[in-house]
Amino acid sequence: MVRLPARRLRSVYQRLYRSYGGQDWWPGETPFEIMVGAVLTQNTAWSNVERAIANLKAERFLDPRRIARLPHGRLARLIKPSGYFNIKAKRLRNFCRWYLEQGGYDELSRCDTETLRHGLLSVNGVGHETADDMLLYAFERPVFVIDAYTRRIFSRLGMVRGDELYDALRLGIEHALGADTVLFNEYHALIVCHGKDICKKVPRCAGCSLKRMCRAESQKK
DNA sequence: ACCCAGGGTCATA
DNA sequence: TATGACCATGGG
Repeated sequence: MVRLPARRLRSVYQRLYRSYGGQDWWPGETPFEIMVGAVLTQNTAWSNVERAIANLKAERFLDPRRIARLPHGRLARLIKPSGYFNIKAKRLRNFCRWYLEQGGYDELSRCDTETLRHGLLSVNGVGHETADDMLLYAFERPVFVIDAYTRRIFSRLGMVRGDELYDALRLGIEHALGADTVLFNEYHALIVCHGKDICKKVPRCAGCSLKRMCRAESQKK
């Protein structure tokens, strides 16, 4: 596990929150919609995922049973705007079948977080980040999601090397901050929504601080 | 004409 | 354990 400076992690969060405000995440009305979005957004811009979800909603297919029995071609066509539609159609159906086998949301909610993570990861097409997105935003478990921006930003700030294994980094951050679903929710949301912007303001050199990265944003207001 | 986005799997060494 | 190929759309 990686050791991280808890105080620094918190101050970075405070700066981000003061600069950008609450993000009110994840966009999605139900836990199931959130989980579908998590699969569809893999390496894909959210604007494209919105169209795919809108297509599913329009024909009332945003439902595990309906998706599970939908023919491949039909499902692929519906989610086409989100890209990788052939793979994602399979992944969505794999996930929905597993979800139904497990008895649905209420049944899954009874599992402890580790068991639930293990189950999610057993689905072909659900990897670390997707599973953790589901755990945090659909099941409201205190899980810190690691994405490419998280590595980039924390490594530029000199807190990590950036090439640590996924769980090593996740556990390091969770240990430093302490289990806190609301905090993890907001932290990851800020990083994802503004990661591009933040990276522009954080130079590649080591030892830089976050002051510069939020100055432009504060002055705008 | 590029580049990238809220990744994951599979084959290979 | 660690790389590389592959998947595919839409916006800048």
